[in-house]
Amino acid sequence: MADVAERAGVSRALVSIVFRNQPGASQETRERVLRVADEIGYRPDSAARLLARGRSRTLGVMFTVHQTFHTDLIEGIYPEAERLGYDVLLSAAAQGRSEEKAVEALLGHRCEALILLGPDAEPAYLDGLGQRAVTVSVSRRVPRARVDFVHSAESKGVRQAMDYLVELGHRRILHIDGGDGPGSAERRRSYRAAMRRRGLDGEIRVIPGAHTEQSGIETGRLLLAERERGLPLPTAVLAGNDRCAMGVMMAMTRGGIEVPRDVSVVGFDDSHLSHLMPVGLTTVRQDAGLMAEYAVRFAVERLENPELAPREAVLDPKLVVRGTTGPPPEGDGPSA
Amino acid sequence: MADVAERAGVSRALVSIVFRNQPGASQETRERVLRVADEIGYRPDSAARLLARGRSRTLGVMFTVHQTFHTDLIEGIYPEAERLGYDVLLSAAAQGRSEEKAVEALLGHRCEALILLGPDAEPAYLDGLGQRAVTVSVSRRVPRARVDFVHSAESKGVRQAMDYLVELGHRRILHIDGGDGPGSAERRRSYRAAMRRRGLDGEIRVIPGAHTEQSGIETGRLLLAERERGLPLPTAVLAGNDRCAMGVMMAMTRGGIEVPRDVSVVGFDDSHLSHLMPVGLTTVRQDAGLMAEYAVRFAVERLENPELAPREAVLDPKLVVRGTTGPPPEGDGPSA
DNA sequence: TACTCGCACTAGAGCGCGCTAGTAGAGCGC
DNA sequence: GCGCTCTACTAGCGCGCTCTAGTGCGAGTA
Repeated sequence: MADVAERAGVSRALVSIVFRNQPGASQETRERVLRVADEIGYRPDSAARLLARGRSRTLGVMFTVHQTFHTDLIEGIYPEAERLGYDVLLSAAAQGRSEEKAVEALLGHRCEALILLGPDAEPAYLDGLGQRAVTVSVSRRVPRARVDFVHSAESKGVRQAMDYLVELGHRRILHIDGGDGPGSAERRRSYRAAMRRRGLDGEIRVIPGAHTEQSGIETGRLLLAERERGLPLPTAVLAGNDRCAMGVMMAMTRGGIEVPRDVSVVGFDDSHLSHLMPVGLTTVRQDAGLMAEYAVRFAVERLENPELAPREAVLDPKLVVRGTTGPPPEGDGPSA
Repeated sequence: MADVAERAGVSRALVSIVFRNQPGASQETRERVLRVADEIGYRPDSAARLLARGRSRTLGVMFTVHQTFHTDLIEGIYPEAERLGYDVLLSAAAQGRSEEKAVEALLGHRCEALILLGPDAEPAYLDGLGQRAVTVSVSRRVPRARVDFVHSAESKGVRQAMDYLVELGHRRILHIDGGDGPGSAERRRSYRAAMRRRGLDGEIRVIPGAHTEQSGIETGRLLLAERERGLPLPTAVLAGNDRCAMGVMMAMTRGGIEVPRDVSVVGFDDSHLSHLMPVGLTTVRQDAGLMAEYAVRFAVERLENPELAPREAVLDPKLVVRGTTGPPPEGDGPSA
């Protein structure tokens, strides 16, 4: 920077003004400074800038590698952040890299706000984060924490899916839940409520699971084993999310169960994965772009007005019917 | 930091020593400093640290959102970087966010090295990056650039897949290429060579594509249209990568073509996606963990010894046979 | 002429650390 | 007693930038 200043025959302060696009420099000088900078390959050092400014204007995004829905969200976060003049830093949680580690990294880089995609951490920890930085939780609700919250109206989505299945004639509808994954508790509750509302109390069955393919695969194997022992299959499976739906389909198909002929499968998320199955996955769509937009806006608005109380955005999901659902097999219909 | 020093009754320098885990402080003092820091919630500011140290010890990773293989790589990058004492910053290219933008962000944060996952940029640009920072390109080879390079022996992988298909009896083997995506040129060449070697010159057919599901879907539609017009289907498809394989399977299955009964499909990558299909995808496995390890090691070693010439690691891929391949349909076999 | 005002620009402190050069004191041999 | 070394610690500069409080100057006004 000093080099640029010297070569352009101005002070360092003026170079700073030019690079920050602030008033206080003539057009002529601006051009000269920029030209010189370009010549010697100068670019502002964001670390020093950050240090001096006291503000980083950086949003930290924590996501989980392999959660396809998260990449959908990330794609939406960048443009909105850029529009509002913020930088984005990504940090992934993965096998061997805990969420906390990922978050610490973001905090260490002085992110002003944290956007956590489907955090699995405990409410107390999240509340603690909320004290230290503006925090937005996407998909996971954290009651009584100083944290903004963006999610879908899980219950509405589940209800749509259940109504659709029941009207197709399904009665033995199984739910693989997402364990303590984001949104799972609500989805589980809504499944139970829908079953009861339809007078299917006796058919309620929840298999503990997770938001992974593995969990779907395990459930699929369980069902195959049950069939061996002569137990009836469910006619429909409501999976905790798309990945889980994939897993259960894979296991069942390998065991000779055909989807949707023998069993219908419904996912949740509408991650880009769902379009890609040879037979598109029927699923409950969450609008990733819109969720991302809300998350960024919540963060930025709280940053620029710290008095603001944490807010909550609840978006309406929508059932998308594709190829993995159909009427139940003969003899398993409503007439049975 | 000054607060910590004061409260612990030591100088700032000593706090610095403790946090850098350097010799020069007694055990007793260390504990006291750490305890005090914990109490008042102090954490070192990586921006200031970076600025003072002159070195950031940070690796910047550029990846493409939705490229499932990239997330496999990222998962491998973190532990290796941590082991070597380096920080990792992620920056995604996406719809509306070019690779260059993603890279500039990393550079602006003073990443010392860039690890580019399957960059699509031009060789000249990459060479330019190579001058500015230690750069490692994963999957894409950049001849005559000051860039390290980690990739698979594409030709070996393609050869294995082709040998396997031909031995199953396939002759009409179609290749959907990856356009100018990483590794595509070599895969295309190897496909052609393998066909010729097997005396199948007349059957060579390359459909221009890309490393996306969309490209597979389009090819699938093309094939369906051809079948309408009475043209024979290929008996096997060698896709540019797993995502493309997914796409072509999806389109064909919807059009009533069954995999592998009517057409066999082989992918490339063995991204975690491939296990998840109801019928596992036969594919050429690239060892993401090992590739990640090499990429990080190359970067760090060049960082610590700048004299080092750029190197190249070529890893052996391996055909993984799953459920999407089988013998060609009756009448299309070798006897035909 | 004397003044105010606005514009283009500058001096210099300070952001939170790392690091070099140094000091104080304890322990040791002679 | 002296000088020596070793450990535990400190003072203070500098990293590359931003920002506040200025300076100097020409144009406009009384």
